[in-house]
Amino acid sequence: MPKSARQVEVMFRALADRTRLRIMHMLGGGELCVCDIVDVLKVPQPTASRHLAYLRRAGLVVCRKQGLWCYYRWTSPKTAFHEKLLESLACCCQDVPQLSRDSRRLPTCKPDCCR
Amino acid sequence: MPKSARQVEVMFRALADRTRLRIMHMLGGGELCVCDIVDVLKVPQPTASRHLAYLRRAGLVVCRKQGLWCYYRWTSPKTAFHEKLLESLACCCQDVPQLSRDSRRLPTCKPDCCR
DNA sequence: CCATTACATTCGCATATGCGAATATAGCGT
DNA sequence: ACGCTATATTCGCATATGCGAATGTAATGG
Repeated sequence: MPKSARQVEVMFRALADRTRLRIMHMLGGGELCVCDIVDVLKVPQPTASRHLAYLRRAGLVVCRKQGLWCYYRWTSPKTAFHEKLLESLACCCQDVPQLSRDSRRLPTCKPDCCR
Repeated sequence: MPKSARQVEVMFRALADRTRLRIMHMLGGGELCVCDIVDVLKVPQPTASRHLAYLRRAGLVVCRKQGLWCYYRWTSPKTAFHEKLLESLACCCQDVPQLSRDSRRLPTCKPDCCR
């Protein structure tokens, strides 16, 4: 079975957790460093790092080290599936109020965020 | 937290399993009875029923009893998220060859299925 | 070199999940 | 009533997963 086949399952599984869903939704507005994520989620830093590692292994995010900080952002999708998945993420905040609240606490939050 | 919030996680989790992903993809072509699903997946009937129950609880499928048979089909989406999720499902067969193979074994398979 | 800051990983434990096997239910035909 | 077929549920077990706590690493500044 091809690697991309496993990838579909892994991506769905990665989004099947509240904390990771929140992180992914936050990153929809642009890249963020781990400490921003920790501040908004109000979870222990190791917890955030663990979930970020999970998302990294799933191929959903990449990170860019700059000095002491590590900036995470969405991986740019290479498959139609990945692209649709990100689109579905953008709709989530209509159903999960917590996601909109997270976004509004972000420095990168724009007025049109979450409609 | 609203019921719909939980629903997002539950739907992602429901698709994070190979067997359930295969069932959902098969149902994309129209309703099927459990025995059709068992035949194509080549898994024990209780396994198929268990995963169908999981998909039912997640709100992704509904069933219609007709005599001895039980026909399953996609729940018609009531949220934008649900709709996008189904669209992402339709793309999966490009990445997971097994999904296309499943579809071709179906009585409901159309020539344009999976492109 | 040492302290601090930002982040990552490991460990132990509780819970969730998937599976095979066995059993139960439910609707037909005779 | 009886048996057959289609489907559902339960049980026991192995594995996966999430979490908090502790520890490790890496880059920067003094």
